[in-house]
Amino acid sequence: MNIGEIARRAGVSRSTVSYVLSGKRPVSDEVRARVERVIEESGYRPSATARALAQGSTRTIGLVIPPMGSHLSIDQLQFVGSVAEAAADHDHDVLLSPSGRDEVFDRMLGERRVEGVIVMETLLHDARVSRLLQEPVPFVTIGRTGSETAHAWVDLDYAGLVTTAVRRLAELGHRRIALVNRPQELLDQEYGPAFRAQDAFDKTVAELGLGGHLVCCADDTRAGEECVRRLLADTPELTALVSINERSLSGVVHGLKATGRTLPRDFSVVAVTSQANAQGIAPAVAGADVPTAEMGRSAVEALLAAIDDPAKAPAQVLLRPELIERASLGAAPVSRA
Amino acid sequence: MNIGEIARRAGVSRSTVSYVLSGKRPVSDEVRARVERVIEESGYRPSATARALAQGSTRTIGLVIPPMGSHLSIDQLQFVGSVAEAAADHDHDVLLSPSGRDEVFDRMLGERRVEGVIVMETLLHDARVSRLLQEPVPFVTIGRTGSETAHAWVDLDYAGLVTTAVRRLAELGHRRIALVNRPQELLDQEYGPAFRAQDAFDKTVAELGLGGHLVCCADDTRAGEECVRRLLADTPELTALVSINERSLSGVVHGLKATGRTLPRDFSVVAVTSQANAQGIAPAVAGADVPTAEMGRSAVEALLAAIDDPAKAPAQVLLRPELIERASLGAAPVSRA
DNA sequence: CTGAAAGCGCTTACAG
DNA sequence: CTGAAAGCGCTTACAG
Repeated sequence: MNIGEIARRAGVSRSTVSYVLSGKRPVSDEVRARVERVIEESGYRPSATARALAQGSTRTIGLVIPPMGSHLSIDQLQFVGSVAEAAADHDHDVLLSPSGRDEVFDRMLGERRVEGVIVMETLLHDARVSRLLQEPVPFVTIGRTGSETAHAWVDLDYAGLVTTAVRRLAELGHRRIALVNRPQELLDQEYGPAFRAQDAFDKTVAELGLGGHLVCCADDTRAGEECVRRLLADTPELTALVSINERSLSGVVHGLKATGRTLPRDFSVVAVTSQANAQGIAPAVAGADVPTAEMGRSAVEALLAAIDDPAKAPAQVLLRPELIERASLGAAPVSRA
Repeated sequence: MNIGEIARRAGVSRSTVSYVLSGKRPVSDEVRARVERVIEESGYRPSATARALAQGSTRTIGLVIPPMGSHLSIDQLQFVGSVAEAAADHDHDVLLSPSGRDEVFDRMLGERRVEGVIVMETLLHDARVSRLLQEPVPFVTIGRTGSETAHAWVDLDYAGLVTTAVRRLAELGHRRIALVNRPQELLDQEYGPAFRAQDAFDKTVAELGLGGHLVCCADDTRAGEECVRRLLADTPELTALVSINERSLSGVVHGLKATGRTLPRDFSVVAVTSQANAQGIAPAVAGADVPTAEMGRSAVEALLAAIDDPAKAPAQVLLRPELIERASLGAAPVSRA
């Protein structure tokens, strides 16, 4: 079943069928009704491939997902879903490209399967971005790169979030605070969030004259427990911590409980993580909820804007969700303050 | 830059350029070299859209991902990645369709963007599958449906895994065992894994004359803790549990520790979860590692086989990873056995 | 071994 | 308001 067959059955030309479908040209009510009936009866849908070829647009965007086996989180799958949904809202489809599979990346770009690309988990120095900067295709990164060349990005303001969290803890009387960061290897790779969180933590702690303790932690529960045990052994006076490591968070909280701390009476925890994760831990963890849906939507909209008008200044969106106070956050213990 | 321009520059016909690219017809060494040089110099890549139209094949498969905000797990993102990688190994791309977005699903199928579809998180009665059964497009479900009509699927043998786990615990002397299942709402929706695990648990426990305790648990850490507390309050003689709920697992283990149990001396835990999750908990949890990569690969291969020969009997792959003994598993405590 | 031409299924300027 | 025709960029039978 194709447009020619519909035209024949309705007794009109193929162009008329096309215009009935697209609405780009007025069609008399009578003809329109006839064509629509035939389409209805036959269940005809135009071929996306043929349309893409004729129009020169695939209405598809590429999404470069992190390589397998690396630091995948629930947030990231949520993000993938939200990109697909936001794209659907704009009548676009999403094609997946696993990072590290250069053939797929090459095919998406070289063979013009996509109109633009979203890159997840961008590093400060990112080979994929270097590659994209040489191509004519618009793209948006999740996370900023160190690239001087301006390009569109959407990022969470880790520096701002960490600063706010430390300030709030200081207001509550906490004087010795730790930062639980992502794994050391990510810092080594210059992963932006780990990098900027650490920097902001150092500065804020210094500015407020607090005792600050940095620790990197692997992305799992067990590492969270160990990390807390080590921290408390080294610095028993610690009364609060800020975590940007969502996968170790429940381990961190359990580690605190295991060493006899009751939250928030003896110890406070503030984290950057998804709302579901923060509330899925007992006690519920205060902090900034990572707005995955909003990030997905912003990225898609920034990309579509760039596709629409490549000359326009690239959108750069820095999201900074507010700090939500939940049961894990309280005043510093009087005895220790 | 298109095939005509390459042909002109190389002084050959467009068909010759096409045959140099596809290798479907012999081309003299001299002509081939000339064409290849021009292609090389110009960086020409054929348009995927034009090729798809001419060949009648998009070389793209659709992946229907679970709706957002529902029970997403790390395993599932891994699975998405492994589908993309397996597809890439067979020169196919992956188009995403968020469940619940019927327009996207309709577009994928109706507008023939994809050659076939993989459906994640299938329910026993699944609207998406009913829809697919009426379409001519091949598809593979992850998880079996209750449909009598045969279709291709890939599933984990939850029944077998639970049975094996219970038997092993019985061998080790455990007499009262609990099953920590997925949330009640999934059972109500007739989610296959939850359903079959429960059924197998009931049967095996009865067969071995053990005391069996069923409990549904929400998909988070806090729920795991509460669930264990409730279980132990009701049945203090419990010495082991089997969990198929990966997201609550660390809470379950911490709950056990919080009630004074030392694993595996006082209590044993066996779980079906990803290897990373099992090993990211202290002590490492024994059980069957969900083989996400293998499931993704099997699904892609089953789908490509169905696309290749729709008449062939659909592949039905039941995976049953072996039970791995880790630190959480041991003999029943003597005092209680 | 190579080329001229038809065809894939659409869209859209051009004409009336 | 409608149609005939060219064109999107490939592939592939047909001919030589």
